[in-house]
Amino acid sequence: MDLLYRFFRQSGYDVRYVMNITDVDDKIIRNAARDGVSVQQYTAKYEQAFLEDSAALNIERPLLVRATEHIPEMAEFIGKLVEKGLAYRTEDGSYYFRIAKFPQYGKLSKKDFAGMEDGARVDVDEYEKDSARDFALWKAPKPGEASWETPIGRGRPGWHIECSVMSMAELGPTFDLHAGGEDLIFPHHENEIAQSESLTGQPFARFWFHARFLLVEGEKMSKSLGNFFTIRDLVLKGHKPSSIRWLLTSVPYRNQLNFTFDGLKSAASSVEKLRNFRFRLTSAQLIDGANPTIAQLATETVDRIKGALEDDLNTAQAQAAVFDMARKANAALDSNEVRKDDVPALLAALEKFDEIFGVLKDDDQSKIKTIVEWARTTGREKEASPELLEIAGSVQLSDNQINEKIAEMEAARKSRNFKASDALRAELTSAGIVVENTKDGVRWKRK
RNA sequence: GGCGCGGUAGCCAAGUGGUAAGGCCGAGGUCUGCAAAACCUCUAUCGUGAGUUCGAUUCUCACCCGCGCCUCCA
Repeated sequence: MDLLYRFFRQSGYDVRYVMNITDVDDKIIRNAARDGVSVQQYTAKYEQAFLEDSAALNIERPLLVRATEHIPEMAEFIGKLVEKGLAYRTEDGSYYFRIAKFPQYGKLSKKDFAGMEDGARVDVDEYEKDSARDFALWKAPKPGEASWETPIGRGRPGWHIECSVMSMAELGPTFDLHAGGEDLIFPHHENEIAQSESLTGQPFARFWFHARFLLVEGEKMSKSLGNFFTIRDLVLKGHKPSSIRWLLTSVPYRNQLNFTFDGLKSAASSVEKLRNFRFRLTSAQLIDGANPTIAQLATETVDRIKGALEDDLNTAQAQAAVFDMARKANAALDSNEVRKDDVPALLAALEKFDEIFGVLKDDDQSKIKTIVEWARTTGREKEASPELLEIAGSVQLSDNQINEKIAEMEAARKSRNFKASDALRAELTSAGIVVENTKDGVRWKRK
């Protein structure tokens, strides 16, 4: 979704990007009670972790809205539904949406409920609902659990109501695009549509964007299988945030991505290749002038990337376009066909690509440091891989110090004192610095 | 059982009615004091069977395998 957002913005749209945070539900209430903290304290911790992981992945921050900050509007919304006869109150003070009043129910998930008998599988009596499919808008308070006092009574919101209320508050009764995971299509989004459209009489979201779930090592991700990882888990294992981001974005959103550790390594190499290319462009010593073939390559690539993303956000093809450019341009650099004036166009094409994919500029170091710091404060430092600690700790060398070392190394190489130069190279390597000797001279980068 | 998605080289993964992008890994080569980077070459009868078609990986049907949803878990 971050890519979609970035792509819309790059295409010239003024995007208002809102993300709902569910900070109250049965599970949260239960767990908060278990931990002896308030709902707010409990959710704040997870929201913080979520935002940190998002930041590590270079995900741009949307406008965040929280369910608990919109309780009065929810009550108002439910009140209106009741007035219109679209919802009803049960004896215990809960409110339910009357699905029978929304004939189009099931249109998003393409489910046909016409032939389904109430009570066939679900116990209708359990919650005094009129129909088994009616869903909760508002739940009556239970002793000792968090609840809010509102005009429709005391209680707490059901799951679906928050999304309708918040999106309408921020975006109006009809908005352009609603995104989410494929698992939310039914019932969550279906219910959002039902309660929203039956109230306003207007379309809720014009388009829906559902991303498929990923597989981890070919299996469904789950805690019980032991293949459930957070971003910080992966980083602690030694994977760069950019590798994770690359892997996640390398498969178009409609397809099921198989997230594997081999894949992460592969992604790291891919990113590295593009970073090397960018580095080479910025440091190459070139002859003045321009080569129309190269200029055309840059233009073609920009067009291909745009075309791929416009085609249902085909990220795989956009990436292929950039690799094609890198390969051709690298070959041209090898054969001295690139001129000085060609470089800006090539860099601009890369830049445009990276505005969407967001993996090239950052060297991951600051993000890794943040996570290592976090691990230190939470006692998880021992989980960190040695390479990681090295990266996190490798900032002691300043650019000047590095340049001095390299100058020394070059002097040693000139006098063919290879033992000395190798020692210096090893020293820099262990500090996370890679030194390359090219025909254009020496250059270095942080690994 | 119902609805939906997918099975493409060692791995990941696009795509098209006219014999298949890209990446990773591997092998060989060029360059190089070493290393790194880069480039070149090599590796796929597109799950199985049948049908439609001049021609199918691409359309249809059947089958096998994997995945998701069908539950007040968000």
